Amino acid sequence: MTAPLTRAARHARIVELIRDTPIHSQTELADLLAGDGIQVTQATLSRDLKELGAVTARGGDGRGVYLIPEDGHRPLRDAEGAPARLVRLLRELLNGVDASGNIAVLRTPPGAAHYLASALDRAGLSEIVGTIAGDDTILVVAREPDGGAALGDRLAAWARRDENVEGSATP
Amino acid sequence: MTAPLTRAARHARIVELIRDTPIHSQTELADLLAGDGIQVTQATLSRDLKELGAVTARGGDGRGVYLIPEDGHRPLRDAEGAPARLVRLLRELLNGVDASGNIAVLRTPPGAAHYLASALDRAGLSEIVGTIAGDDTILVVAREPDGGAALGDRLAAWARRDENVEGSATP
DNA sequence: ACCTTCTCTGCATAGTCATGCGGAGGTAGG
DNA sequence: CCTACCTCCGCATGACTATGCAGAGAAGGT
Repeated sequence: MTAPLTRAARHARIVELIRDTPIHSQTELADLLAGDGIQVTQATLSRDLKELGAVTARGGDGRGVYLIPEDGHRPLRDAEGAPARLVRLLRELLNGVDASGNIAVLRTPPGAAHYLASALDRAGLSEIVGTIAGDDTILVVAREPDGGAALGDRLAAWARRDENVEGSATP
Repeated sequence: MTAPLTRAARHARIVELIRDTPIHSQTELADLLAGDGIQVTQATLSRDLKELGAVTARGGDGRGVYLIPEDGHRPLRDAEGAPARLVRLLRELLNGVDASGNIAVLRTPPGAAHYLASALDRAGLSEIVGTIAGDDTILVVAREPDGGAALGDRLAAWARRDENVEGSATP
């Protein structure tokens, strides 16, 4: 970190501002930050907002409003499941994979965790005992005591390829 | 409605596509629709997405992904309340007001209802017994049996002016 | 101390989205 | 039938956002 204090402080301030004030553009946000003595360009804010997982809601006033998802907010809900669809979703929403013991930890864009977790549940994979989704993190419980890493790898592999859609649940 | 069938069908198809496939741009969506025999321009899709209340999530893959909030999804949660903040939020998020009996019905941009409702709850207005928020609609229960309209008018007035921040709860 | 490597940021620009304007088509009233 | 009015849409353009590139500064290894 080049500017440990500045950067963290800026992010905190951005979150605060977005919560307290409806922000419509990154330029507007830059102006507000400048009022706090924090001088950054729009390009940096674009990166900051991506990192913070800001969401743009299209409102009635015309322009979008930035919002920051916080805890268990899923902007989407599932309807029906299909393994092909799961692969598509994995390819787009799976940001990272880690594992420990029988747990695979999946990272998603903020707010998309429930969405992906729901797709995982409905895919009916026998290796998956269950899932718990936060905002941008999914804990996937594998059936085998040591199966977290393997499961994570498998999902990551699906996320990489655009074929190889196995029928659901082949133990 | 000039094209009652076409337009409604297009909207339905758009929602379907956004749920099943991660869409990154309106142009991409236009291509997919074209595959279904629906030919529209990006401009029309911009209007459609606004109307459908689509939300853009900034993900890890770089570009944003369109999502459509469905039922009780609030992209934000409240932290602390201040009446000045309530007024700001009303100004930006209050799309419309209606009333019936002791109920005031507020309309917000899709997905913002819980956000605004939470702010209303925390504002501690004595006239408000409670709120129930859906996706883009808030039912505010007024204390008086006939107070819905008055409450709605008051909130609408706050949404229009940028001052007049009364201290919380002045019965 | 120097070099390597990493993260972070600004600049400039490509990519994407929103919107004023005008036209097409439909409906209601005269 | 004709006119007035409405909604919807495409076109063109302005507004906004994302990103490749390069430079600055810090951390760690030799």
